[in-house]
Amino acid sequence: MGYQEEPTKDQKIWQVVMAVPPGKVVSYGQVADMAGLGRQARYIGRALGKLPKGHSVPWYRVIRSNGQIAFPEGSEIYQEQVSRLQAEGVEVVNGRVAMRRFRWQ
DNA sequence: ATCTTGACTCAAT
DNA sequence: CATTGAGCCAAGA
Repeated sequence: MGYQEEPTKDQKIWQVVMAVPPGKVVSYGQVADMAGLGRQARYIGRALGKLPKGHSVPWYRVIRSNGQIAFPEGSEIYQEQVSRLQAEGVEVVNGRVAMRRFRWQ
């Protein structure tokens, strides 16, 4: 079997997302950057979609660069993201997060 | 192998 | 504010 001592792209992404503190949010693009993936913002969403069942990755703290939730408004997943964010004190108005984004630094 | 999609982003219009 | 186009690239069909 092939060794894979180094974390895979997905694992790096999850690790980066786990480093986002409660009450703060980051954009897909920022996560891509932090994980060393450059402009592969679209890969982030794909990786988060692969999260295993019992994970503890705060996927809901990842939003679009313009502050919007990346799911269709009204969908179940959308609602879950909004309520999880609000539970941490993040203000969400009209599908958009009205709070300063978390910065790596 | 080709074509389409998509939890994206940015600049230009 | 909305639309468009280009850049990016892994999954699916």
